[in-house]
Amino acid sequence: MPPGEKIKVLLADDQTMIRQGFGYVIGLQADMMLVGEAFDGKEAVDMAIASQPDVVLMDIQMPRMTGIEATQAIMARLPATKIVILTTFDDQEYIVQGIRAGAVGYLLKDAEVEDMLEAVRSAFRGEAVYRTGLAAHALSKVVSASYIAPGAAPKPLVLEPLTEREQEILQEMAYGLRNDQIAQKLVISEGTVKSHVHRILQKFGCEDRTQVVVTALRNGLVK
Amino acid sequence: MPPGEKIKVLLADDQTMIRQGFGYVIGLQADMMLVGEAFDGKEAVDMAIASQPDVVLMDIQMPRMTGIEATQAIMARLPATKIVILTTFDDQEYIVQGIRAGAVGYLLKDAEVEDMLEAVRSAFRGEAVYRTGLAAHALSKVVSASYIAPGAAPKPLVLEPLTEREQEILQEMAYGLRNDQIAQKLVISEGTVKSHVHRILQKFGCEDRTQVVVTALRNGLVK
DNA sequence: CAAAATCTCTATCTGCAGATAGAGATTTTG
DNA sequence: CAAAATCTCTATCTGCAGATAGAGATTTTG
Repeated sequence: MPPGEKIKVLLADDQTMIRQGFGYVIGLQADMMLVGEAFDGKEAVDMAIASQPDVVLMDIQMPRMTGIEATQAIMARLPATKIVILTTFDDQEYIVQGIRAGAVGYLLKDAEVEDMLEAVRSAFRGEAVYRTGLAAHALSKVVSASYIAPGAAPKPLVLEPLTEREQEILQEMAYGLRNDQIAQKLVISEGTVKSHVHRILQKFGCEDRTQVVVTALRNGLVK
Repeated sequence: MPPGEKIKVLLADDQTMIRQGFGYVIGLQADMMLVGEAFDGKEAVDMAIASQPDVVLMDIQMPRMTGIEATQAIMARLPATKIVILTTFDDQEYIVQGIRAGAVGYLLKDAEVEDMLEAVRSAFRGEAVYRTGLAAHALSKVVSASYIAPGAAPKPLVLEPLTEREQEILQEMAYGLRNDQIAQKLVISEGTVKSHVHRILQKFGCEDRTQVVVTALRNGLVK
């Protein structure tokens, strides 16, 4: 990547630790530059408009204006901005809201640094980011486990976003329901459930529902 | 249960909150009596020998002597004692050690009071206790979900203990492996894997591997 | 040491899961 | 408003999962 084409990253988080930690690492990257550090949602919006970042790492819980609101505000003005929600294990309920507000995905705050960096690059490339920190280790096992074939590279942990219906069906799968039970519960045909399940498997890059459910549970994508 | 045949319970935990909370409730039960409250492992052993409890609720993280060591010491002297490990979400790695040391199962500290009481009664009846607090809610969904049939009572969350091999296979299942992959990994035949899986399904009272894996993950029975 | 538990294996059978290949209806988005 | 995405459905086919019923070998336990 030639100079001058660095990925412009804005970091919005009220925790100094996170800002300094992630911010420092971003500054070290050859292909990234930190264009601002905001400590609340309001400031994040102002800085985004001023610096026009490619990617924003956006905390949810912030003073004055939440990350959700800031995401909406930024998307309204700068729709090309890729916003990645930063969450803790506890506020996963806001992830859906964040994505509805226009975020491309989320990242757990205890993510490994390399995960964070790859999330930024994925977001920049226009891919959705559903990547965790906590479960990254467990997940890499699942992934490698399902790809024992020699030479197979570990699959990137990036998903196409699920549609609402797919999310619903994924949740039922994670309750241990069979396809026919899901069909009954959602009042659709079993064939339709199979269609959705098929798409979900594809998006997860998994071979069967057990792998999907494991991945979803370990990544907090379902209750 | 006639008077004089109350379940004698010993409570060992260094947290006063837990001792007082659980201890108080145990004292209220018609079929239980609290024969002691220990605040560390050493005291737990001494009090167990003195009061010969039927059931011990044993914390893992305690001063002077850990719950694991105390469990071993008590089992060596009073092998009929039923010891239930008390854990937090964080020290689940010790559960296996506790069970190897002779505990009949475990209970998460944030368990509902009724769960705790039923754990004590289950343990007293000689049943293994693999019951959580945290995941009880999610699990009850799984259980009820797999038992939509009208009139079906929700299954008690008590498992026969898994053998070592079954635990190993459960772990592989939770990594998303198919039966033939597990067979390859453990160097046994696929048929043998199916035998173990069948037993695991029976012990969990589940209908398929997805339900088992969901239950195991939500209850911290696997990594 | 004998009994019980555990681990292993074989073999057959049914059924659900998932792949594949559309295609129409509805909703969302530019 | 037109295009794209989403949700729904049908239908067929293969294969793995799991049930069932043993049974021998080994290890653990009283």
